[in-house]
Order: sequence, then C-alpha cells, then structure tokens
Amino acid sequence: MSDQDSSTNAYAPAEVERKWQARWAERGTNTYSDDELRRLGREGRPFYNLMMFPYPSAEGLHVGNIYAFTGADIHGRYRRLRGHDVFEPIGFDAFGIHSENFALKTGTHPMELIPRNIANFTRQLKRVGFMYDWNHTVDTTSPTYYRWTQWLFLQLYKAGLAVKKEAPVNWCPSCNTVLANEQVVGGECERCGTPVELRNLSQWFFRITEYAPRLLENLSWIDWSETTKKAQENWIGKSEGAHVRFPLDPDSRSPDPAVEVFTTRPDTIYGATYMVLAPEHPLVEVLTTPDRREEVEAYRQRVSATDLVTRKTTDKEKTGVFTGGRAVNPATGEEIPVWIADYVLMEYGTGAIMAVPGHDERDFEFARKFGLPIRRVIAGPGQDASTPLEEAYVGPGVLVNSAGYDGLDWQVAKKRITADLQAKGVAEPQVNYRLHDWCISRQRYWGPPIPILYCDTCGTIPVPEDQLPVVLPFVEDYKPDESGISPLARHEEWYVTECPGCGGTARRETDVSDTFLDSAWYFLRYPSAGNQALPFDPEITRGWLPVDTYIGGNEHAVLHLLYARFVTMVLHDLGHVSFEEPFERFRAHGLIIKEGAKMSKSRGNVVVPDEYIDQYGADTFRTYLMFLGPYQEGGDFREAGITGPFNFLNRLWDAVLSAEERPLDPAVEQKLHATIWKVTEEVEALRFNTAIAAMMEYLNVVRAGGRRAERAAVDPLLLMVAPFAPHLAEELWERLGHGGSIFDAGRWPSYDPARAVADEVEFVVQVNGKVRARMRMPRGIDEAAAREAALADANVQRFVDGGAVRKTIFVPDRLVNLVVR
RNA sequence: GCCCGGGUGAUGGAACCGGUAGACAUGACGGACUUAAAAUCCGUUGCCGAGAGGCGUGCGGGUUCGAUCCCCGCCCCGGGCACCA
Repeated sequence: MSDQDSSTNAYAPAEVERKWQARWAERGTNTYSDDELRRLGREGRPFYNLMMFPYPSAEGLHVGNIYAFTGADIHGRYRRLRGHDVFEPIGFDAFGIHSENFALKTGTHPMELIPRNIANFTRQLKRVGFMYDWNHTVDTTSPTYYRWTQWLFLQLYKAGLAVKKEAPVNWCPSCNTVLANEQVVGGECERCGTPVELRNLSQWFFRITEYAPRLLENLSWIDWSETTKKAQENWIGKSEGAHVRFPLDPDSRSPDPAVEVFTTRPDTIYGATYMVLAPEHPLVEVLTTPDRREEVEAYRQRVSATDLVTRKTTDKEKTGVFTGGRAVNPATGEEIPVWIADYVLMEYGTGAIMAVPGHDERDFEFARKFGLPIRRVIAGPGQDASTPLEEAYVGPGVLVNSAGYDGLDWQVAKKRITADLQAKGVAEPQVNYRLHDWCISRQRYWGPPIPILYCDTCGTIPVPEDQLPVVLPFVEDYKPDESGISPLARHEEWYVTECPGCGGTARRETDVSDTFLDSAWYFLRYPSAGNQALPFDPEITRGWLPVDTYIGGNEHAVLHLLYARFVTMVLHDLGHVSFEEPFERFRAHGLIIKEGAKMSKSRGNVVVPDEYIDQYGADTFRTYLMFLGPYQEGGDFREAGITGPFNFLNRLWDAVLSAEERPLDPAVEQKLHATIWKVTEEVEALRFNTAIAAMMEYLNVVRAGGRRAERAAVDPLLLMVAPFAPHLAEELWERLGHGGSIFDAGRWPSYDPARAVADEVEFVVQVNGKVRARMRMPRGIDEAAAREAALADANVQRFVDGGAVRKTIFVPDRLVNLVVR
C-alpha cells in the first residue's frame, strides 16, 4: 500500500505518457472512420486543422518539426475543447531529390529507406502526443496516393494547362537535374549549393502564369499571415505599364516588323535614346549588319557560355555590342541604335527594352560606358530641363524635353502617352508578372512518372485514367547521369508499352514530376485517404474543406502555398471542388534556434528531441517549446529553460492531487476568471508563451505561501493546460474522478468578465507626467474623487509645490496626471 | 538596392488602443526545512544613490500632460526578393 502511495503521488511523466498513448491508440481518440467523417461533416462543427506534412528524413523528427506540430496540435486540441469535431491528420512527403540523394549516398534503395523512415517518424510523433487521425494518413510515394497525383496531371493536361515546351532551364550539374526557378537560391542549387547552369530541354510546364491575376487578387481577402501574403505578392510580381512597338523600317513607318518592348515608364519614352535586346532574341539575326556580325556572334557565344549566376549578378560591369541595326522611337520619330546586352533577359517581358538612360540606373551605366546619349525627360523638385544628370533620376516629377507633354505630371503622362501611342496603333497598356510557368519535369527516379505516352502514329497521348497508376518500377540503377535524361529512360522493359490509341508501340514519358506537385493537393486527400475509386470523396470534401487553419513554416510561403492555391483554383474551375482557396486561415510559425544560432548539423548544435522527452516527458517538452517565445516568431532553445515548465507541471500535479473541497477564496476566484479570459484570448491568437505565463501566474496565486488549492480552482486550470500537456491533463482528470477523456468536446472553461476584476485598483498618480505616487482606490472612482485623493498625498503635494493644477488627465481605473507647469 | 520582421535587465522574453517598463521563467544571491543533497517554500535581483531622487526599451531629433508604442533621420541583426525593364 505504501509503495503504491508513492507511485501515485509523484509525477512520473514516462509512466503517465505511456499509459495515455496506449489508451488513445486503443480508444481511437480523434481517429475517425469514413462514415464518421461523413456524419460529422454534416453536423456543422467540423474543424480541419492542418499542418505541413514532413519529409521523413533518415535523421528522424527534428525539433523544428515538433515545434511546428506542437503549436498546431494545441490549436486543434483547443478547438476540440471548444466543442468542434477536429480532423487533424499527418502524412509524409516522401518523394523527391532529398530522399533520393540520401539513398544514393548511403546505398540504400529509396523503396527500402522510406518505409523505414516513415515507421521511425510515426513512432516519434506518437511519443509527443499529437492527436493525429492515424486512419487518414498519406504517403506520397504510395501508388494509392500518386495514382491521383497522376490523375491531377491529366486534368491539367486536358484543360490545356499542362504543356510541353522547349525552354532554357536551370540545370544542377551536381544533382544532374532540372531545378525550378524557385529551387535556385542565389544562382545556386537549393540542395547542394552548386552553381546552376543553363540548358535547353523539352519539359512539362503548368501554366500557372494564367492564374497570376487571381492568385494575386485573392490575397486581399484570405486570412493569412501578412508576411506570407507579402512574399506571395512579391513573387507574383505585378508590373503595370505598356507594350510598345519600335518599327524597324524608317521609311514605311510600318509597325511591323518591330522591336517590341514592355515598359513601366511610358512617360519617359522621349528619353529612349537606344534599345537593347537580349542576346538570345530572335530579331538579332534580322538586325545585325554584315560589318557587325562577327562581333555580335562572338558576344552571343560568350553569353551563352556564361552560367546564370554570373549573368544575373548586378554588380558586374555592363557589357554589350551594337548590332548595326536601328529602330524608330514611335514618340519622337527618331532612329535609335539597337544593341544587345546580357543585362536584358529573354525570360522577362519581351526580351527587349527601350533604354532610358536618364531615368534608369542600368541604362545610365550602360550609356555612360558606351557613350550613348543621355537625355533628361523628367524634372524632379528643383530641377528643370537643363539640370545635368550625374546619375539616373528615378524619382517623381514633371515631363521635360517631351514635346507636347512638357509640364505634365509623370503619372498623368504615363496614361496619356500610352493612350496616344495606342491611337497610333503602336502601343497598348499591359500588365506583366514576374511569375514563371511551373516546370514540373524532373529527370530523376524518385517521383511519380508523368502519365504521358508518345506514339509515332498518335503523337502525345495521356495515359487513360483507368490505367493509372503508372507505377514507378523498382530499379537498381536509379542514379542520374550527366546525359540529362531520366534514369527510367535506361529501362526499355518499362517505357516501351502499347499505345492505347492505335495499339501500336508507344514510349512512356520517362521524366517524373516535381515533389511540389505531390504536396500541392495532399490536404484534399487526407479525409478521403482510403478511397480507391476517387481522389477525394465529394461528400466528405464538402463537409470538411476548405481547411480551417493551416499552420506551417514561412520557408514555404512562396512555392508550396502558391502551388497548392493554383491547383485548387484549377480544380475549382474544372468543377471538382466548390472553393477556390484551399486554406481559409494560414499562420506561419517562427523558427527555433539554439543559443542565438541556427541549428545545423555542421554547427553540431542540433537538439535531439528524444533526449529531452526521456528526461522530462513530452508534456514538459511541448510546454517548454511553446514557452520559448511567440509562436509566430520562433524562439531560442536553451537547456536551462526547460526546468521552468517542468517545475510548473510538477507544481500543478501536486496542487491538483492535494486540492481540497472548500469555497473559492474571493481573490482566487477573481484571478481564475481573469486567467480564463487571458488564456482564451492568447490561445485563440496562437500566443502560447503568454498563455503559459498566465497559467503559471494563476498557479502561483492558488498556491501562494504553499496553501492547499481549492478543488474548484484546479479543475478549470487542468482544462486550460490540457492542450499543452495532454497526458498529464488526462491522468489528473481521471484521478479527480471525472469519467472519459478530458478532451471530450465542449469543456473549455468560461469566464465572467465582471468577476475577472478586483474591487480595488492601483492608481498611478503623475505630476507633469512623472509617477509620484501609487494608491489603491475603489474601481470605477470618478475623476473628481481620484483627483482629490491624489492631491491629498504628501509626496504629490511636494511636487505640485503650491502651483496651480492647470490640467488633469484622467484614465479610468488607471491614472491621474496633474499638469502643473 | 527593394520588401518584410526585429533591437527591452545577466538570459529567454512581457507590456491592451499612446497611460505603472521589465509580467512569466531561467540564472544569481540570501533565508527556512534537511546530517547532507535534491525537491519544496520565503525573500532580493535594471543602473546610479545611504535616502530623497535621478537615469533607463539601438542612436539623434520631433509630436504629446505622458512615447518601448506615433512621426522624421540614422545604425545594427535576421529573413525574403533582386540587372524584372
């Protein structure tokens, strides 16, 4: 009996957690059947709580993952306590170059490696106590999943949104693969840091640029973290301006052929003294005069040999050559020289520019170097038509040296000049986006094969939907080589197949698709995860989607989130789903660092979660992570700090088990209501650190001087702690004699605002804005009374010093400020 | 260069809408309990000063009765974008 006493009274996290994890697994807390999902979806309280699914690395779950998931799990558990039916799934984003490279390095086949990693991740996730629905999980590498990824590709293909085109692509010579623009960081491969080269390859693209206007517009109403919206906005990169044609033939003045440009500054067209084409521009052939041909060719050669890194650096000196050709400035009628230079990029706008050296820094630098004319056409404040240009003037102003437009405000001139040129048939207003089409082809092994066939007779044909999935075969030699061709292209037995059109021989597409395609729709799959007949069950989807809250890292602010939005919009337009935005609310969490520095293997400061969970338990670890700092800003992990939350949970344990039945002390009652109020607001806003602080403060009041807690003081506290420390909360809830799980819906405590405040408040008395006294006064005291009480104070009198009080500032229940001066 | 964040005690971080700067926690110091340690509990802890008081939220100005908060001009740190015409 006595040894049982000690085991029941001391907080033993390992034991408690083991018990409740087993209990949850057995009772299926928050684990639904498909029928339940259907029913709950109809009942009006569904809450889809989504977090970004992890890539199951061989190293196991990272603290960063746990940090992200813990905040999201607290949010989900809180919603559940509020009475929602919460669907909280997790899955694995297991395709992609990351896994493949690791597999190559260690000599383990990805088909062997990934299941092992997933098993390890699952074990770790269960240890932390997340309330995932393990009945609805996804693994993107399972044919039952990627069958539908391929289906998705086919829907885009049929809608004309998946097209194959020859394009210069970013090529990583180390990974031997094409990279999306988004995967090029500072001109280097995102994964391995190798400088990226340029190659021309025939690739599958999704025409996301068609959706640029809507992707941008919807940002105005979706409830997302501002930083994330801003990142998307910048990425889409809308520019408004004009498309202008500069005719080549000076005699006919015919608008065709012409050098076509996009400009955001049509107001400066009178200052366009030359033009520049990208070296790859098709018109270079036409424009180059015989005497210039040699020089032009040499320059083009040099540029094509240059990698993208060097080409796109802004700090190198401008280079370029004159083609010998000329075009006509449609505004001035002047003939101006046409140059080529690598600072003009083929992939943006029309691949050609009108150069306005007076008002563009790049053009200015170029004109200076090559002695081209620089003309002022905008006069800023204090400037006029003859003010010399020491550097490009890019600010606002009025037009000068611009014939009939002189004196016009630049903004007005933009519209007027565009309209006038439009009337002449040489220009029209145009909006440009810097967003590029999404290249989804990967010349790699570890991805879903793109479901396309090539037949000599029938041409390019999609794999019929009833023949999906196109299964990725197990092959031993999956290592990419420098040929730029997919490893699958070495397997004739796989790629040679029957053409569904003519019955002849067809060849399969041997490229696989980008991992970002797998993750662009996984949230649609979760609730229908077991469905063999459909990618997503219409009824379940109607009940549960769009996602209520999506929580994830800002590193995916641009790519993943943009692609997911795009795919959802397409599915909406094709009639597959009723909503066009997948995530109603998105919140980015911060990054967790270690003692001021980013955690990394090379620094050797990676926190291994298991050690801390072993030592303190998952509940303490969860609470500590959330206590580190504001969830949306991240925090600094330091070993010493974990004892704070650990002590808190210990004190709570003791307080609950030693609590006695007796009426609440009035001070405790007031603090209780104030705490419920505060914690509710903070948890609602994902400010978990201050929520925890409020609970600690409350417990300090409840146990002030080591007094025993009232039973009624601890029950609500337990409910508030539950999302943070679920195992401990369940255990104590049970020990207190409550039946069932503490997470059974609808138990979040409520508060009475009237009882959350004390009868007396501490007033601050200021004289000339400086605090001179503090005094207790009854709540709701009026200005006159407060002022009288303040003036009665000796120290206040000393500072008033017989002077007349000229003005009194009164903030109810807070302060009185006597202005004497 | 542009766009976002951010800069507060020894440390992580609080502070509603312009109204007591430093909640909560760590660390440190002192005390109680203990043979001792751990745990627990109590107290102190921004700086200067015996005190009264003065000074304090990256720096310099401003607005205000009152500024961590708003405005102007800078510095520094983190992240994103970047010859995008």
